[in-house]
Amino acid sequence: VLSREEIVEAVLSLADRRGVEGLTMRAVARELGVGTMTLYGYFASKDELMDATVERAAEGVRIPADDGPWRPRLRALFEEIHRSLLEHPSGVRLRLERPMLTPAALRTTEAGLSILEAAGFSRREATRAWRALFVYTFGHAAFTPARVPGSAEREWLALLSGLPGDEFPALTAAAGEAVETMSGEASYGPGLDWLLDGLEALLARRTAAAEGPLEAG
Amino acid sequence: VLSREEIVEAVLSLADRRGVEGLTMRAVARELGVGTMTLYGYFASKDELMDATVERAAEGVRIPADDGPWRPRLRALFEEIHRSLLEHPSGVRLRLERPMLTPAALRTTEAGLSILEAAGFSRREATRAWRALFVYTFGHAAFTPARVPGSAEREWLALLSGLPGDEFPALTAAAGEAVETMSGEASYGPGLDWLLDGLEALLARRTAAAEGPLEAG
DNA sequence: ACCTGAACACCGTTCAAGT
DNA sequence: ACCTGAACACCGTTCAAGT
Repeated sequence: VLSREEIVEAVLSLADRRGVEGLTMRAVARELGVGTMTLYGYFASKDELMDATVERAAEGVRIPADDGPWRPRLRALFEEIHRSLLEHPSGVRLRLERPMLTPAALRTTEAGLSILEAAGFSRREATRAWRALFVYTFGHAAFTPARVPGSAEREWLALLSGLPGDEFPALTAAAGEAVETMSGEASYGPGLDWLLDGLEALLARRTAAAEGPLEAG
Repeated sequence: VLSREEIVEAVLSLADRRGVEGLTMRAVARELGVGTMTLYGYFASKDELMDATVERAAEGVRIPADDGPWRPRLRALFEEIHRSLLEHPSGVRLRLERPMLTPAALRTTEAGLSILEAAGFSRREATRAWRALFVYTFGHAAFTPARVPGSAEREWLALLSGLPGDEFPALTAAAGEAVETMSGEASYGPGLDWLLDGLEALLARRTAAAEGPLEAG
């Protein structure tokens, strides 16, 4: 009557409702109405169950169609990864330090590398570009405070505005914008575009050098 | 005979040697040769002790001198933050989701915002730029696998090279570069430069518009 | 004032036992 | 074959008691 799928689904639902701290084997079992030890008949350990859950969430990332210029394609791919991370915020925590080298997670890597190499980046440049975009996107999700109904934001604003103005002139003046940027999701796009600007400039430099090698020397 | 300083020092040393998983109140007390409950005479909770430790580590970030052009200054500041995060890798984990709004941590924010505003960015642009650079830098540290003596890397290489080539053509071809980029520290610099490229382009666009408004229209 | 062992309510997991 | 309660070795922290 029970299955790995069903257990993973329960973990996802529990994670979205209660966050990653509430993710205990006892809580998952209670959610399903079974004994705690039943779970160990389907997964060897909690780590294995969490990996399966992250893998399940990674399957929800839709790979954009492979036509059109590289920049909007890459942008769409990362906006989609970003959206998927917002959908299951706890998932980010489960991917820290240990790389997820599973098919669903690697689908996005394959898509990204293929876009970058088709655009003309070398293999080394493509992997570094992927890494930069990945780290920025996952870092943004990991370092965005958990959903709070605004009371925390008022606290931060009070704290920042209340700093000694002679020691923190820029920060006290920008307190409002800082809190907004820290907690809002509007802050993802700009950084993504700046990274893409840098990649585009790298490509433009190489194209210019290839077309006019004498000028490049 | 004991002090908050001494306890924090013990946590830092324990974290560097054993990682963040080994950071238990019992282990910290054993390290100091005192009873576990003694620690609660100096810190109200484990969270408070961990915050104090992160604050202590943040004090180790040296703010670069405030002269010279904005880009190398900002670059030096983030290279220094990056270095400090490598020095105490566990610290990154302790800063997840909960922002550290303490004097030592905010010193770096103040320095960054002041560089950006002096360069000519608006307050909103400056906070977004700071956020992007912060998220990239901390994300890089958080998503770099813990120090492993190379055996893990060989495992990853085998795993990536062994993927089905028809489904993962770009990834299997770039397996070597991917593993290198994933585990090496050489991957921090390029992303930082791409972000700075984007910021520089933004500034250049505005300067051009201000100097020749007719051409910008 | 400063320190601390025992105890409580948790946790992941092993083991032996149920059907 | 599938499920599970009891028990073990942990955790952070409360409490009452030591000096």
